[in-house]
Amino acid sequence: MPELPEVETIRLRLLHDSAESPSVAGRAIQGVQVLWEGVVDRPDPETFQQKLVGQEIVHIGRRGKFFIFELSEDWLLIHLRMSGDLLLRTAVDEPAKHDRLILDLEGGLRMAFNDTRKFGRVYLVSDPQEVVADLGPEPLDEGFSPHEFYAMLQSRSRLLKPLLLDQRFIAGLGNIYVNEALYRAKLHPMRISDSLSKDESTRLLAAIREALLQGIQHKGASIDWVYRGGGFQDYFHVHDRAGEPCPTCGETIWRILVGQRSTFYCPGCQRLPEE
DNA sequence: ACGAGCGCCTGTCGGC
DNA sequence: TGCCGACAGGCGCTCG
Repeated sequence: MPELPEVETIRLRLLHDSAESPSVAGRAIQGVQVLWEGVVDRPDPETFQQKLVGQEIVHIGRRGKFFIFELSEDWLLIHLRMSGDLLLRTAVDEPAKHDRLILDLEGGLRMAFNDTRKFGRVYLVSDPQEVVADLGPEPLDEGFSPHEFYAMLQSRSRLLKPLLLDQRFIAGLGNIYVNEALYRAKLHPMRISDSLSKDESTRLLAAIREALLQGIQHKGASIDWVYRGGGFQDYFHVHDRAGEPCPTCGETIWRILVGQRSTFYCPGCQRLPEE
């Protein structure tokens, strides 16, 4: 489940303390099962397992689409990529299909990294910057200003859609939220970044934040055959809605390919300026 | 500094 | 019914 709102939703769920779903924070890791070795990016799977056992989960943070588990000694970073999920189970459960990593925690709780497509990775490091140093700004960071965003857009000459998907430019956006943000900003996905006016740039940042916050509010999106509880898909304006009428102007929503990714937009609301 | 093409995986869906 | 291609919330690589 991979974009910022989905990662944030899972993070809050793992930290939230309730009767049916107790928090993982403050619990020691008592056992580690690497069910598919490819899931461990670093160090090697044996060292990963040995170093992890005995450490306590102090807190879970987030940077872009990465979970950042603060442990008593090291840092565990997790990226879900396309199909990953972090699930809480009880320790007596049998591993489920596509479970790649299982952490058995103090108190009979178990956290499973389930990932159908095997794209997801975990990293055990002494400094999170080893993994996330190149990420762009956090879009929801209040210190990230429209002025700064405008300067960033001006400094590049790229199509908006692939630029916003580039995690080194801005962190946390994926295909759904870029499609939704560009629609809300009324900007064509193939606009060139340094052609945006200051107003358009300010509108775009506001639209990015609006889409992300709506996503978080609805506990993420559940598209796909894997239902994960979120409801943002019911509030998509253009994503996955090719052929349907635009909620604003009634024109038919189009699907095109930009940078090899499905791109949904309204040809009425999101116009390219005349040549 | 760009975008295009492709690989990594498993699964679903629609067309024939 | 089966087969086959397109496609899926991501990202890293090479190439021109």
